[in-house]
Amino acid sequence: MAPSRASELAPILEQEIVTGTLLPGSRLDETLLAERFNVSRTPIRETLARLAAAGLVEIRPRRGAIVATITIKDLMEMFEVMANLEGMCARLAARRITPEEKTNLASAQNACSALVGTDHYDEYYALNMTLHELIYKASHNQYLMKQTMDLRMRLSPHRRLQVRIPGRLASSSHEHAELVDAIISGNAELAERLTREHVTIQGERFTDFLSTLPPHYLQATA
Amino acid sequence: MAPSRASELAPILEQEIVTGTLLPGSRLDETLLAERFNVSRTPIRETLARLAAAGLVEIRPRRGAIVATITIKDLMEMFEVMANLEGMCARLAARRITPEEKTNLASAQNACSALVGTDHYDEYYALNMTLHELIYKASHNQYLMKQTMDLRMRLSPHRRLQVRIPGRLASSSHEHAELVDAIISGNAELAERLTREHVTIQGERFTDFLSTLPPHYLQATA
DNA sequence: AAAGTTCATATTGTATACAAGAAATCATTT
DNA sequence: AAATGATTTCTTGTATACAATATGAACTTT
Repeated sequence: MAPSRASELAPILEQEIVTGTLLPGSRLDETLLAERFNVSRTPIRETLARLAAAGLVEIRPRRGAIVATITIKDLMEMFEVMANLEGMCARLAARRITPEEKTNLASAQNACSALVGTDHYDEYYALNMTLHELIYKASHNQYLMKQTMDLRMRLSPHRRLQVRIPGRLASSSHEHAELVDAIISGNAELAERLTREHVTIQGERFTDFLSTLPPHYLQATA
Repeated sequence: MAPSRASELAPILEQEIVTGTLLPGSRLDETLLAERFNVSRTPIRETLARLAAAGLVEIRPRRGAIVATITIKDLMEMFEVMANLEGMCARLAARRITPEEKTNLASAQNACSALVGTDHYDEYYALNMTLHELIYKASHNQYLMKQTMDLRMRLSPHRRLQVRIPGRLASSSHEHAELVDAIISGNAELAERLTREHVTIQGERFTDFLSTLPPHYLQATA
């Protein structure tokens, strides 16, 4: 296809937002971006509109665009949905996974667990991502896969808020092992339950509590 | 806020796509749209970009925009996710619904069942929608609610394809009654399971559904 | 000196002009 | 007459110019 400049720019900005190079709340000046990419403001505006629709950018009428900010409440809600989507992936994967996919999943799991006890956190994170994506794929529902990965992307700018709990890596790996077993053995209900528990932060009860709080308790995160 | 023309136009086109005034595959000529709304092509392009990001419009590089077409595979996958999202709404609603919301839900259910046996199909459809939205709201997860309603909107251009099976209205109403009971009595697991079964198109209904599809749904994935 | 108002500046939103690529038409050839 | 190729026309993609609104600074007023 003939790639327009706007469609080339979107992934670049998206990446910078997702990786945290551009922090939530940063102003996205159209003129500056236009100069930086050596294009006019027109494709920049199209790009920003796309990112806004994806939820990564916030466009305030007549007041310019900023990297999307989020409240704690939003974040909790999105994690809750994330747990459910990943749970659905796991459940469907348990029922639909092919023999070849089983092999790939098992080896990804082995590679992951081999890193437990080491200090290769970044590598573990990457492998962890691969493992999860293999599960998404094994659901054999491309729409579901896309939605799940989109939400993951949208959450990623805020992941640094997550606490690094000591020993979390080891227990996470153990949970993965259980989950992979459940999927490979075709236990759909168990796979779903394990995933929900695995992804959910501090238990759903905490979200229950938050959801009952008046809005003004939870203002925007810087 | 000071509404830009583009942000005014998006809902209009969205509505026409959702209601089927603009059918899937229809070309969306920028110049024609610009003349129709008495604006230049610039805001039209922004509008189309937004709708494309929402999945309602398909922009083919250098070849213009059309109302999004969908394959049967896409449709099945989206319905599968829809069943899961609504199931999640029901589960959370069962745990978080307030007394006031219980009252509203019960009366909506009564209004709905009162129409069974009559020929007020459109009215039933509207009330049915209200009932479902009340459940979404009772989940007390606004992000989930938005995602669910977005997907519903995206599916709606294709909803008229659904079969009008004789007696379906009555059995649908019975399922609603069970579901509402489950939510009001706080049975989260049951509410989720009932909803999944309610939304999922399965068995003979699915075959009926397939048989009504126009040929263009059967094309290979674009 | 502080607060409010007014004016200047900068940035967004829209229109128009121009460039590049795709589709359609017409002519030419077999 | 059919098919292929070139030319023309139309549509999209980008740039630039202009209009409208918000932000910030300076000045006046109390």
